[in-house]
Amino acid sequence: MAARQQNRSSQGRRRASHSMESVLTEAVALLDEAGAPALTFRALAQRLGGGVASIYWYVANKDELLDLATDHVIGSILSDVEALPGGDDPVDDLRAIAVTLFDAIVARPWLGAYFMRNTNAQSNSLRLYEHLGAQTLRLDLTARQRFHAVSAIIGVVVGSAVDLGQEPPQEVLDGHLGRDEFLGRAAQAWRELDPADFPFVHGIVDEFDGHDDADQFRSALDLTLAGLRLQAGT
Amino acid sequence: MAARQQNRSSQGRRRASHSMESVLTEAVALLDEAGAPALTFRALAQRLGGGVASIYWYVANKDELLDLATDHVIGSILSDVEALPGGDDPVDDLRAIAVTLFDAIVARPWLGAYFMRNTNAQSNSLRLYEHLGAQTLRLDLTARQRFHAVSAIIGVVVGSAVDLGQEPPQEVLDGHLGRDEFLGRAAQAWRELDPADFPFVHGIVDEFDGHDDADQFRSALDLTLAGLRLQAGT
DNA sequence: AGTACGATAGAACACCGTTCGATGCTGTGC
DNA sequence: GCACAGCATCGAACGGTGTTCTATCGTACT
Repeated sequence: MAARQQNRSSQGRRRASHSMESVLTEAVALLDEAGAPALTFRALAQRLGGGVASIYWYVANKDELLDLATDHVIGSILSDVEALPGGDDPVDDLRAIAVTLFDAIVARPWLGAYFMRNTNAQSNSLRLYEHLGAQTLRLDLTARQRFHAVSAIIGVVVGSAVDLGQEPPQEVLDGHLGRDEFLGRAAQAWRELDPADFPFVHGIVDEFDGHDDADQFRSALDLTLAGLRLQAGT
Repeated sequence: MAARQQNRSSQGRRRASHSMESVLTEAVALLDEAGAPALTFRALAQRLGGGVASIYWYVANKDELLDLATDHVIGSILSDVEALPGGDDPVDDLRAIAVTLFDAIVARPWLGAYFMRNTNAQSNSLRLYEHLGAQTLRLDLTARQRFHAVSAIIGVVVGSAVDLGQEPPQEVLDGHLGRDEFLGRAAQAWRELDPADFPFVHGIVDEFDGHDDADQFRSALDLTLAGLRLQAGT
C-alpha cells in the first residue's frame, strides 16, 4: 500500500507532490541565489516542478511565504546561537549572539530586510529574542532597561544589516566591477569635494575606502555594549 | 510672448508641462499619503495631469525616482538640522541631530526603508553625513573611530526606523484596530507563554505593552552615545 | 517659413501576485 | 469491486506594475 509517494520522481512526472518543507527550502534557495527579487511564485513553481497555484495551498500569499521562509532560516540561526558556549560575562555573551546574528545576515543579505518582522507569532524569532533577553537577566537592570537594551542590540544588528543588504548598483552584480573598486570610485568622488565644505568626509575617506563591514558592525555593537555595561554598573 | 506656461491650467488642458520640482513634490505627496506602494508611475502621471511615459523624461527608472524623492525630503531635514542651535557638548549635538532625523522618519515612515541608500552622489545625504561627522571632529578620536561612530549613530536611527516603518498588519490600516490594541493583543499572547521557557519575555511584557517608540529609540541612542563618550575619554 | 529639438503622450510588452474552475489522486464506506 | 468525498494540483485568466517604442506637439532659432 501507498508505495508511491516515497519516490515521487520515478515515473509519475505528471503531477508534483510538495510539502511545506520543500516549498520553504526552495524559496530560501531562490533567495540565497539571487536575492529577494528572484523569489517569484512562477520561479518557485518551476523549481518545485509544479504549477503556480499549488503554492497557494501551503501559503496564503507572498507576505506569508516571506514570513515563513524567514522563520525557517531563523530556526537554523537559533541553533547556532544555542550552540554558543556561553561564559562568565553576560555582556560578552550578548556580543557573541549579536555577532552570530550579523554573520548569518552577511551570509544571506536578503534577511536584513525581513529580519524581526514578526515578533508576534509563536515563531523562532521570539525564541531568539528570549535568548538575547536571558543574558540581560544576569545584569543589574530594571525591566525597562532590559527591554530597551535588547531592542538596542537588535537595532544595531538591523541597522548594519540594512546598509549591507542593499543591492549593489548593478555593475557589481554583473561582475563588471568589484566591490572594492566600486567603493574606491565613491571614495574618489569624496576626495574631490571641497575640503572646506566637507572636512569630516575628507578626514575619513581613507577609512571608508576598502572598509570592512564586519569591523563597522563590531564597532557599533561595542559602543552600545559599552553603554550597557556602564548602565549596569559593572 | 510665451505668456502660456505660467498658467498651465487655463485653457491649454491638452498637454501638461511638468518640472523636476513638481514631479518630486507630487511623488513625495503620494508617499506621504499612502506609503511606498502608492507611488506608481500611473498614479503619479494622473496626479500630474499627464501621461505615464513623460515621467521618464525626468527620471531614468523607479529606483532613481525613489532616490531623488528621498533626497528631496532629506534636503528639508537638512534645513532642520542646520537650524539646530548647537551647544558646548559635541555628544549632545550629535544626539540632537539624531533625534531630528528620527522625528523626520516618524513623520514619514516610508523614509526608513530608503534612508541613506545613496551616500555616493552629490546629494543632501552627504551633507547630512558631514553634519554628523563634524561633531566628532570636536572629540578626541582617531579617524577610524570617527568613521565608526557616525556609522553607529546612523545605524541606530535606521535600525529603529525599520522597526517603525513596518506596515501594520492590515487591521490597523483599516481602522478596525488601534495600534495600542494591536500591541496589547501581542502582549497578551506573550503573557500566555510558559514562564519557565520565556522568563525574559514575561519580565518585559508590561514594558512592551503600550511602549513608546520614541523612548525606545532614545534609549538605544543614549547607550551608543554613552559608549562614544567613554571612548572619547571625557 | 522651415527646421531642430525639448517635452509630451498613447499603446504595447513582459512580468508580477492572485483567483477561478476544473481535474487528478487517494483513502474510506458500502 | 466501486462510487464517493476531499485533499492536492494545475492551466488559464485578471488586474496591476515598470518600462519601452514610436509618434506627436510646441517652441525657439536660422
